[in-house]
Amino acid sequence: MRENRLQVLLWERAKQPDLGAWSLPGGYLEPGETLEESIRRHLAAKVDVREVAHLEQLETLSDPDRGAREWQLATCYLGLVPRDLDPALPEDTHWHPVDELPRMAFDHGDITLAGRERLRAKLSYSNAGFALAPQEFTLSELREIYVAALGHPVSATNLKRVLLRRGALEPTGEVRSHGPSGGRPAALFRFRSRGLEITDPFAVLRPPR
Amino acid sequence: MRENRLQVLLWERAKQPDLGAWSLPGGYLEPGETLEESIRRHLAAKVDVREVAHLEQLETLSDPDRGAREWQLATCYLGLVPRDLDPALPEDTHWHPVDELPRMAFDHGDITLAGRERLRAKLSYSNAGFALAPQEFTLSELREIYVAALGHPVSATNLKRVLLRRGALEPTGEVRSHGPSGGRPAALFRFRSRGLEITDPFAVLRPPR
DNA sequence: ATAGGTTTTAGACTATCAGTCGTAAACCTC
DNA sequence: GAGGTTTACGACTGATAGTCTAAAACCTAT
Repeated sequence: MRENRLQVLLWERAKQPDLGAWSLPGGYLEPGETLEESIRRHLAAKVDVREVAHLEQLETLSDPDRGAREWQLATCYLGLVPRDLDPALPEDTHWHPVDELPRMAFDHGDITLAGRERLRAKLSYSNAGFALAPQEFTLSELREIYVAALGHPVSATNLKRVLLRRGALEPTGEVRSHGPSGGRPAALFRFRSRGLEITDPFAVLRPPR
Repeated sequence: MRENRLQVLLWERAKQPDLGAWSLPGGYLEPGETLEESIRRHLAAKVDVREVAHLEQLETLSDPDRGAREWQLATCYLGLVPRDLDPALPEDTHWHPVDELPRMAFDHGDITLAGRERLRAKLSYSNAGFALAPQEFTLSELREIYVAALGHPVSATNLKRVLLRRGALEPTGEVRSHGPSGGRPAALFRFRSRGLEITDPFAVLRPPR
């Protein structure tokens, strides 16, 4: 979440092929490391993103025609960076709104959309919001995050009720006033857990009591 | 579904390491093929399973210690074979109940359980049942399949109501009597589609009308 | 200080859907 | 035809999501 929109971190290619197109961060797997270790290493080295709140594997692509020979196999990961973190970025790296992508290198546009879809799904049946939201937040702020990520209106009443019943959210007891223009101060909340927890995967045909 | 239980196809290793342990079917990726083409080729060649109703990627494992050097990377797939298909199997290959696994080779036990979990989740928010059920079936038969796959009781009333409302099921108009012991003949149903369709991924916080 | 505007919060009401149960329907065997 | 078995149907209840209204708590301007 940057500037109240869902954004993805991209870097601009300085070499052929696809010079000038924008690319997802990543790199090669080194001997002796796992895929997750590898993507964390590349993120830290290339774009200084060391604090990824959530990282999960998306899919392994294997089309022989998807690029150069050594790129046939690529395992994609979805990583989420909370809204209040602002990692230092090199010159060629920027955040881009997911629904206004620039010219993307190779199949990275498709991969980005796949990541967005995974995020949408996870938000609905897990506490994945913790990985986008700051430590503490008002319900209105959380609602803005869900609206941006889901792409449709979200009722603040329902959001609060659902997340509270799930036990995903808890009030901090504090309130926060907003500068000029007034309004009742909003209660602050935090996510009870900062690890991914599936809350209701089997909404239908759940086991009887 | 075999003998009214959820079973997985395994073959017995005839070589070290893990001689005598049971292993998931699979093999190496050849140059120029995709992962899905590869797993279909290996299934057809090794265990004569040519009719997989549904095949989806599970996860790519990458632990450097998960086996021999050339096995560090393995992409796992979940394949579902309908209950009425009975592929010819070679000597060393058998179906095994998923909740009574034999001694498994390497990490194949964990992979099997991961596949089972994925199946459980998919059954609840998609029409994945079509890949386990025969072409036509009674509601009782379908209920047996769901019970075996989900591992908990399922109400036939709710199953029918939910799948009909989703539009996943349709009555064939036929009925089928069961041999001796009587009982009202059961109406036959079929799945309206034989391709995977996500039916209700965003059960919560769905867009308002 | 008070009035008016703004934002958040809480509760009531309604609609939808899942879980349970009882009863009728349709078949079998004796 | 009686009794047993399985399936089908509908009513009832409970839980949850969507909507709406009013009150609470703050700001600014007069």
